[in-house]
Order: sequence, then C-alpha cells, then structure tokens
Amino acid sequence: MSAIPILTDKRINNTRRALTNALIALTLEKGYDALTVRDISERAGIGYATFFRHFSDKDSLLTEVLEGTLGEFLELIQPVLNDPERTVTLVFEHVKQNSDPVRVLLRTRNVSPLLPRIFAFSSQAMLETLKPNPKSLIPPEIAAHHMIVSILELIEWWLEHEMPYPPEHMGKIVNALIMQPARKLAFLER
Amino acid sequence: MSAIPILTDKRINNTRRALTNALIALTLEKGYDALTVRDISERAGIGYATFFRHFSDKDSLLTEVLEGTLGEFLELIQPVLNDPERTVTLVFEHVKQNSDPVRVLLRTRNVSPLLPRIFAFSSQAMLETLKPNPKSLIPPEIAAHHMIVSILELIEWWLEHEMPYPPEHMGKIVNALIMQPARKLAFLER
DNA sequence: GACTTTTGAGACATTGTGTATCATTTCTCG
DNA sequence: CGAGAAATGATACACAATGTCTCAAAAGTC
Repeated sequence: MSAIPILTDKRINNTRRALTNALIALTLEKGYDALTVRDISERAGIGYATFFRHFSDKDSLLTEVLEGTLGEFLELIQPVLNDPERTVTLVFEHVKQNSDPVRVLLRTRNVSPLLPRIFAFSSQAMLETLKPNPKSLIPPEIAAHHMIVSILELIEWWLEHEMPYPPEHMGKIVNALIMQPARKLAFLER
Repeated sequence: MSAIPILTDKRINNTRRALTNALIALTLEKGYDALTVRDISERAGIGYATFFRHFSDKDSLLTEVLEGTLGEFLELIQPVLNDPERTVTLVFEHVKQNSDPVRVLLRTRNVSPLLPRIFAFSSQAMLETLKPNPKSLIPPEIAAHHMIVSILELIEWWLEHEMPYPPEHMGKIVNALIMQPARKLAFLER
C-alpha cells in the first residue's frame, strides 16, 4: 500500500521540462502554428503518446509556458508600481534575461487569450492609481491602454532587433515617448 | 473555335465573392484558426472541391482578402501623407466604413506576413520624410515604428469597443498622444 | 442554340490528432 | 538495497481535415 501520489517524481519533471524547452525552441525556429505534437515530442526526446499524459493538446502546453512567463512578470512589477521609470527599466532587464519565452509570448498572441487579459488587468490597475483629468481630450481608458500596449510593442521591436540598446536606455525612451506624454495629457499631476 | 478565355465569367466572380464574404464572416464569428475549408465552402454555398479550384488553401484565400484591404489603405493615405492630422482622421473614417475586413486583418496578425511588411514600408516612408534630431535620446527608427504601430493599436482598441468616438476625435487623440510627442522628441522641426 | 467552362458530388490517399494497450524502464519509499 | 508503484516507449487504432481526381450536370459565353 502506498501513500498519496507524490509531486516530485524525477521522470515527470524531466519530461515536462523537456517539452516546454522543445516548444520554446521550435516556436522560435519555425513558428507555433507549423508545429505538430510529433515535432515537439521528437525534439524533447520523448514518445508521442507520452505527450498526452502531460498535456491535453499543443495549446495546453503553450498555456503552461505562457502562464509561467506572465506570472514572473506580475511578481516583478508588483512591488515597484509607484515608480514608473524604475519599473519600465526593470521590465526590460527581465525581458533581456528571459528573451526566449517572451518572444514566444509575443509570437502567439492570436492563439492565447492571456495577453489581452493582462492588458485589461494592467489598464485597470493604472486607472485606479492615476486621477483622470476631466477636461482632457483623451479618455483615460485610451491613455491607459495606449501606455500598456505601446510598451509591449517597443519590447517586441527591441527583441526583434536583437536588443541594440541597454535596458536603461529603453526605459528612458519609453518614459519620454509614451509615459510622460500620456500622463501629462490625460491625467492630473499627482 | 473560341477566343482567348475571358476573365469575367459570372460564375467565377460569384464563387470568389461568396468565399471571401464567408471567410470574413466566419473569422469574426469563431476565429480564423478554428475554421476549416469545409466550414468556409458550406457558408459560401459552394462545393468543397470547388474551393481548391480558386485557392490553393485557406491561407491563400485570406491573403486575397488582406491584400485587397491593405491596397485600399495604401491608396487612401498616399495623396495626403504631408498632412498628418488629416491623414489620421481619414484612416479612421476608412476603418469605420470597412470595419469587418479590418477586424480580420487585425485578428490574423500571426498568420499573415502582410502587416509586418506594411510596418516596415510605412516606417521607411516616414524616415525619408522627417529629419532625425541627432541630439535626441530616441533613435528615429524607434520613433517611426512607435507611431505606426501605436496608431494601429488604437484602431484595434476602437474597433473592439464598437467605435465609441467619431473619427475626427480619434484623429485628435492620435495626434496629441502619439504623433506630436514623437515628432517633437525625435525629429527636427520642419 | 451550339460550344466551352465551371460546378457539385463522391471516392481517394495522406497527414495529424487523441486514445488505448502492454511490456519495459525508472523512480520512490520502507 | 529491494519490492512495489508509476511513468515511459512503441504500436495500433478511430477519427477529422486536407488536397487531388473524375465525371455528369448546370450555367455561362459568343
């Protein structure tokens, strides 16, 4: 008779890690849509049927990877939300150190509903922090959405161009080009 | 004996139009990735095999739709490139009148390489028009990319929220929030 | 109205998905 | 260390979707 199944079987951890690594590598090599479960399990060095013992399908594996990536992001920005300049630089540093999973995240936008949910969540958080200027031409939802999404677009540009400027420089650019104009135009001074 | 085959057979035009309409409608209903060729041909009211007499596959049909949509865009903005404010408003008016195909364009980003190509092309055009400020913190490629991409993100937001503000208002917002800051920060006064 | 071309319908080979089975390997825990 | 439990690999299978092909019928052109 045995105890309740344990969560730390080496074999399980190994195959799951092999699968996530294979998914990331292959997505960057030939694109997520072009991948088959066979491609992934071959690259991971596991049997085809074994794949389905861990994930119900390809999208399920992707979700696992993306949720991990996004979770790290949220933890990262939580404590420093009050200091925008510092936060932005921190984000670029984190992206640099995790560039592969972030690239996957950005290349699978249409597949996963995670990114839109993050946009909504972040915009909401921003609207609760800043006070809208009632006389502004620009609705606060638009300003908040613009800030979030434009930062992400700049991250994408930066990754696709092999990160030609250091994170601090990108932080300054983002603040000058996006954050400061949006705050000045749509919100009241704090 | 007959003449050279003619390009205006009613049957051909009808099936092609039915297919493009079906693709647009179904993509908005359940997403492009979830569609099968059978779905599309059923909705279009044509036989399954007939689909392949016009398009080699699903992506090929999508490309036809997107190229038409993008072609109209390029024609639209070509004559008025010198007047940014007017151009932006014009773009929003055009989007309003063609919202379904534009929605499809935005929802199939990962599938089609057309949008990235448009980004590159537009950025290039912008860089040839404006004079970079050599003393600026912000590289001109980043400023140009930011302008193009942010406008598109705002169009996407506008469409997803059922176009709550008129095109002129959106034009003013885009100019204040995106165009003017980017020009002021990264380029020399003209 | 004769002739040409497109269409619809069905059969077919091929590829990928997800499930099931069973012998073998690998791990955990006492 | 060694017994029992659990995960794995290999294979076979049913199913769904793709893209090709053929032929009779329908709809176009001139």
